[in-house]
Amino acid sequence: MKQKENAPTMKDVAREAGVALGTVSKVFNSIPVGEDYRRRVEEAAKRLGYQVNSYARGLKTNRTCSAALILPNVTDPFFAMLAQEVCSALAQRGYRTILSTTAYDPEAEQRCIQMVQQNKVDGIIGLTYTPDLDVDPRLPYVSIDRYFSPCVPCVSSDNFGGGQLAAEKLLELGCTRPLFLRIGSKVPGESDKRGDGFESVFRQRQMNCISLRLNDEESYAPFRDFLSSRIEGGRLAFDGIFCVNDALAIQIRAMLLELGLRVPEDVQLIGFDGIRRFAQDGFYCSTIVQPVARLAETSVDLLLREDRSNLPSLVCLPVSYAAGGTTLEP
Amino acid sequence: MKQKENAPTMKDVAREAGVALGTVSKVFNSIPVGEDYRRRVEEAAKRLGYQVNSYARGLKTNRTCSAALILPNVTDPFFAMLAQEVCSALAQRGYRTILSTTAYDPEAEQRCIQMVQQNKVDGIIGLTYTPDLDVDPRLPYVSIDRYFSPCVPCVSSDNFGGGQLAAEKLLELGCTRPLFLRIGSKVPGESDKRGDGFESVFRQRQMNCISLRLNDEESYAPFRDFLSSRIEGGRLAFDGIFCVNDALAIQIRAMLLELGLRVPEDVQLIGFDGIRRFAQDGFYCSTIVQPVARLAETSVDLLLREDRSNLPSLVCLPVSYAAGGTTLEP
DNA sequence: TTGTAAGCGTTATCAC
DNA sequence: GTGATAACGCTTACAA
Repeated sequence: MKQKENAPTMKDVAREAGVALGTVSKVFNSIPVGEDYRRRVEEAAKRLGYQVNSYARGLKTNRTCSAALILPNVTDPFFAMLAQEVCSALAQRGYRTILSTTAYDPEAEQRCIQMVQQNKVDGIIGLTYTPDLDVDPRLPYVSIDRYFSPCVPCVSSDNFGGGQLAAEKLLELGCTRPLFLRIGSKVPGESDKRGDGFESVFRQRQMNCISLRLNDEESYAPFRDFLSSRIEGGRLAFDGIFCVNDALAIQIRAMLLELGLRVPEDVQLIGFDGIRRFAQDGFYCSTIVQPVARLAETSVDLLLREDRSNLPSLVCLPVSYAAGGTTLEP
Repeated sequence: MKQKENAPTMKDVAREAGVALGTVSKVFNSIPVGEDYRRRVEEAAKRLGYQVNSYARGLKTNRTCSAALILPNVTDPFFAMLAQEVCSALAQRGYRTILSTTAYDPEAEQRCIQMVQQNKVDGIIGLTYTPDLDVDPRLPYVSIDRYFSPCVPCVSSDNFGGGQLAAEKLLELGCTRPLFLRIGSKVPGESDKRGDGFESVFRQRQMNCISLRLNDEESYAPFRDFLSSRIEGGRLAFDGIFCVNDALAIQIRAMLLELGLRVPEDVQLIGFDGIRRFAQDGFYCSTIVQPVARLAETSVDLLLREDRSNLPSLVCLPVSYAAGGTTLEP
């Protein structure tokens, strides 16, 4: 229980090197020190296998070089990519990642924040579904995909632009009877703009665009009912479907096939996210790809920014389109 | 230097509650204290929004309530599941998870360990590919899927048993011409036993079993060459293939289809791991399912065990078979 | 330049 | 039971 196999401390190093404690500290903080001393300290440290205790250091400096990442889970491919990239981006800056998963549970989300604040991290990057999260304003917080307030920076993909892009692509590919499908949390989030962007393109062209938006629904059944009710003479009322994310697009494709419709010949399908099975694989479906690495880097950038007086409240990053077999590419 | 913005400390709480510092500490450590005092302290703490600083506590107690998890990445579905479960298991015990990803780079792996030791975590759970990792023997370490030495507990699935199970299943399903396919690191690991178990079943029955094992190969091309060279008159020399993991099984299936062979009609295929696209989805292929949650729980158990004098050096957890469309189920 | 000493927020050991 | 007080390992004025 008690790991009293005392690890060497700075004091030990100082004694071993025959210098003062402060000198050792200076060496480990890259503060100029006599070349002779430096070598002696470094050698002594290596001999003893000394490592600075960053908690003791943090206690003194109020910086712990660690940040928390809060996600619903890490198994959904998009969250997995995000975790991966955030973790790398933080590591690149010499920061550790404390990972917390919440399973979409507001209580767990709040508990995470609590826990993490207690742990005196230097900041939090959170992708959460609680609208009124109680987070210490002294602690840097960056939100992904959910806007809280002007003083909490939110990083997201250009969801609106992505929706537009999907619409333009479908138009380009010859679709004239569009449909937007959405399922997800009823808590408003940036991703709601995907449908808005999609619809705006058709509205602008005075084309009709149908939408079906489901909140906190357990199953995809309503989509099936809706779709099958819109089939007449073996022909679907829509020829281009935009799904709020790839997970839904995959389900819808399977559903359409079951209903006797061919994808992409009868209906073209575009998802959102850009998930893959393995990093080297192709996409599951034609999709609007989120720039996950840039999302992560931007979040980390904002989180670790020294000057916190002038932070943007919302940063949108450009998305791109990728064909993935559910559209009729020329 | 002295930020007045600083979070309240025990001293503040003590002053606010009109008690001594030590009393406050006792309250927060569930050490018996007068009911009257306890209430006063708790109220004062709530009023001030006080949270114990666990780094300061850790400095004193040598326990930080956090453990490190080292994985190659968190995007491969199996690693993602593992990360998820380890993170939950640790959280359940009141431990934080520090996540480090290494991209299979031995240097990164060593760097992680270094970093993490510096951070004075209470232990490390690692799935690594460096045979001679240099880890402080004072720090509890649990290895997943790789055996290091008797004093470093290793947790893995019953890989040998899983291989046997795959063989028995294929036999049961009528296969008589088995093949084992493997690709991966040349560093020996527990997962090597999958093929051994598979082969042992056929050896015991004095049946022939062919194996193709690739080390650190970049591409799957050698498999394609091998397979196409074993087709005669449109018929493959094998009717049951066991792949070392699902990722490979998925590739092999695609390859077989391209070669004009039907799965499972002409060739049956079993993978290993039990990965899915989303938690609610089915498996990609028929597979030997690893008990990921139990793997995680066992690792955490072993890591946090108080009495470290009598730890097992290898724990194998039972796997199970699941049909996933690449076998001809009765 | 180098050494010294005063904390950082907690816990733990004592007298009381 | 309560309340000073000494660590814990480190940084950082400040003194030498």
